[in-house]
Order: sequence, then C-alpha cells, then structure tokens
Amino acid sequence: MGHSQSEKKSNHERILRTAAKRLREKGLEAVAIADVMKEVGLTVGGFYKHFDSRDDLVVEALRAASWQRPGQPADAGEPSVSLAGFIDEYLSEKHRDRPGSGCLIGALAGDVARSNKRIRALATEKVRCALELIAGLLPDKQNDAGSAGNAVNGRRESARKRATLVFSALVGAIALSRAVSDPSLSDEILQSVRELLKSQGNS
Amino acid sequence: MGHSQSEKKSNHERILRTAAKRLREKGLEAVAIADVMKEVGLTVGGFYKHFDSRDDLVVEALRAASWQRPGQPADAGEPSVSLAGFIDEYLSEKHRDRPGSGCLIGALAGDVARSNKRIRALATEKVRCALELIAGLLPDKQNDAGSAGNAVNGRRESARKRATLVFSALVGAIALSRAVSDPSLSDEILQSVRELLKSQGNS
DNA sequence: ATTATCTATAGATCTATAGATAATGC
DNA sequence: ATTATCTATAGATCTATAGATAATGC
Repeated sequence: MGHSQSEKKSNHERILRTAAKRLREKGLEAVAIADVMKEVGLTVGGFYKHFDSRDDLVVEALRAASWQRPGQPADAGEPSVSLAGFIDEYLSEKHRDRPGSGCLIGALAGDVARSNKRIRALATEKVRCALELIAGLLPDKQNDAGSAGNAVNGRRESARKRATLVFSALVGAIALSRAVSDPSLSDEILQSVRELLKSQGNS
Repeated sequence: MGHSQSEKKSNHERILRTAAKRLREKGLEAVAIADVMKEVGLTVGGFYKHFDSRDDLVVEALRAASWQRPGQPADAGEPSVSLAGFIDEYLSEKHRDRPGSGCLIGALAGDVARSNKRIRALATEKVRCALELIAGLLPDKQNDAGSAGNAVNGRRESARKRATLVFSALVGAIALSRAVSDPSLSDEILQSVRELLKSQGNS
C-alpha cells in the first residue's frame, strides 16, 4: 500500500485519462467511479482524496481530454494539417470506431446539452476552439454579400460561418455514423460528407 | 380504480407519448419508469401490464415519436415544405429549445450509438427516412463527375450525397446549439448553418 | 504526524415482482 | 373469472463517508 506524493500524482493522472476515455465511450452518466478506480488498479474509497465529487472528476476529465488524432501518438500537438486532411481524419472509420480517444464534442454533444453549467461552459470553450481551428484552415474566399465594412473583416466573418457549417457537418456525420447499425450506411455517411465537404467550395 | 380495455389503451398511449417526450429531453438512460407513470397519473406497479421491460418501453416510445414541427399541431402530416423551409424549421430556436417534441435523431444520436441493437436498428430506419425526405426536397443539379451510367441515376446519387451532408449539418448544428451555454454562440450556430445550407448550392 | 489507500457500509435510486383490491365483461 | 391498477418490497447499483492500515516525510 504505497502512497508517496509522486505516486498519488501518477494515479491522479491515470484516473483522469481512464475517465476521459470511458466517458466518451459510454456517456457522461454511465461511468461508475468504482469501475474507473478498478481499471486504474485502485478501489472506490481512495477516490475522494483525488476529487471532491463525481462531478469534479467529470469536469476535470473532460478538460484534460484531447482528441488523439487517429494513427498519431497521444501528444501529437497542434494539427498542422490541411482542411482536407482534418476532414479525412475526423470522418475516418478509425475515429468512428474509437470514440474513447476521439473528439469530445462529437461523442458527447448530446449529453452535454443535458448537463450542468460547468460542463456546458467547458464544452462551449471546446466548441470555440474547434471553430477557430477550422476557420484558420479555410482558404480565402470572395467576400460574402452580407458583410459591410472592410474586406478583411468580411473574410473573417465568412470564414467563421463556413467553419461553423463544416464543424456542424463533422459532428453530425460522426454521430450518425456511430448511431446507425448498418455498416454500409455508416460508411456511406462518412464518405459522402467527406467528399462533399472537401469539394463544396470549402477547401 | 377503473380499468376498462379502452382506458388501458388510452393509458398505454399516454405512457408512450410521455416517455417519448422525456426520453428526448433527458436521454435514453435518465428517464425512470416511476416518473413516467406518475406523470401519466399512474403508479409503477401497473407498468408491467403495458410493457415487458423498460427496454420495450424505450423502443416503442422511440418508434412512436414523431417530430412535431415547431408551431404545427401534433398531426401535421408530411412536411410539404421546401428545403429552405425545412432547414429553417429544423434550425429554429423553437426546435432547439424544445427537444422533447423535436427530431429524435437530433436529440438522441449520441445516446443511440451506445444503445443495444434494437434501438440502433430503429434509429437506422429513422435516418434512412430523413435522408430520403431531404433528397426529395433537393433541387436538380448537374450530374456529378463520379457517376457512371445514365443521368437519372447520377442525379439520384448526387441528391443522396447532398442529402447526407445536409442532414449531418442539421443534426450537428442542433446538437451544438443545445450543448453550448452561451446563448449568442448558440444563436450564431443556428443562423450560420441555416444561411450557408440554404445558399450553398443545396437549395 | 500525516495521508494515500483499503474495506465496509449507509443512503439513495431504479427495475422488476408479489400480492391485494376493485372494476370489467363474459 | 379476469385484469388493470395499487402498495410494498426484494435485489441491484451507485455516490459518498467512516474507520482501519501502512507507508511517507518532517
């Protein structure tokens, strides 16, 4: 029964990583503390020296959960990929089949909508980050008609709108491809949205 | 304690309607049988003369749940609207704020992905229906390059792909708009996706 | 002495069942 | 006689706490 400070820190991080994985796989309500602790090799009782409540674990785990791009090591850093590459990775069969190491929002948007303020605030930040990331990957495009003011602001506004459409389509497509029980329909959804998102003046 | 056959049938339908609403609002796991029965004006014990198990209730309720278009009576029938009208209704603030009477897939795609075969098979049918409905609303468009064979099949294939993109974007956008805690970001998501989906050669 | 962990359990909640009650319907 | 409903509860599960244990760290 060792319990040094460094061991505690290591256990803490393993609890977070395990919870982040299982929460994305099973949803925000269906993960029991005892199961997470068991998977880490500990027991329930010790949990509350690490977190004040189950809710704290969920918030911390979601905060720490980063999307591990399929086929990349866990700490691959910022995606320096193109928009087309990002779309292909997001809508890959690997990502669909491994929600536990995938995009938090894609796996849990529905659950988040029914959660408390803290979790929704955290998810809101993640959504903002995703929109900015995608907007940054978008190519320049002619100014949209609706934007008054100078051309730079118009471009930025247009990019943000297009990023919102792209992210919505990504999140919707991955959710649908996971929900559907027919593998060929699931594949078709991924492929169609990949193809059209990349061709449709967005890339 | 009345219990005629007709009264039982009426109670059965009220249980289904109540469950369909609460399941879309709270998710597939978070609705307790006792609460549904209480809301209908009955008690837990009677439940099992109506359904063999909780799972049967969920399947039947989801099967019976139809999207009540915002601002329409419950039995408004097939949407004879245009694609633009459909998009505007789906991505309306009313729909966002009333998941209990809204699109099943939009509210529960994430939950369905973690559910059993029966529920996923049922959701698969609902997804197929949605794709066909949207494909039928899509305007004709030039044949896409990838399709061999005659022009009609090419158009149909193209419409199906575009319908998949549109439905993915609708499902993703409504999920994001509900997940996010900042009302202005939520509004922005709905508005951006509405605008681009209608303008982007899809309508 | 402190504390990270363990075992054990109280209290809450939920599904499903058992047995009683009272109205229906042959 | 049948059955739709009720009350009560067994059994499972989950969060959180209490108290014991043993290694750490001043």
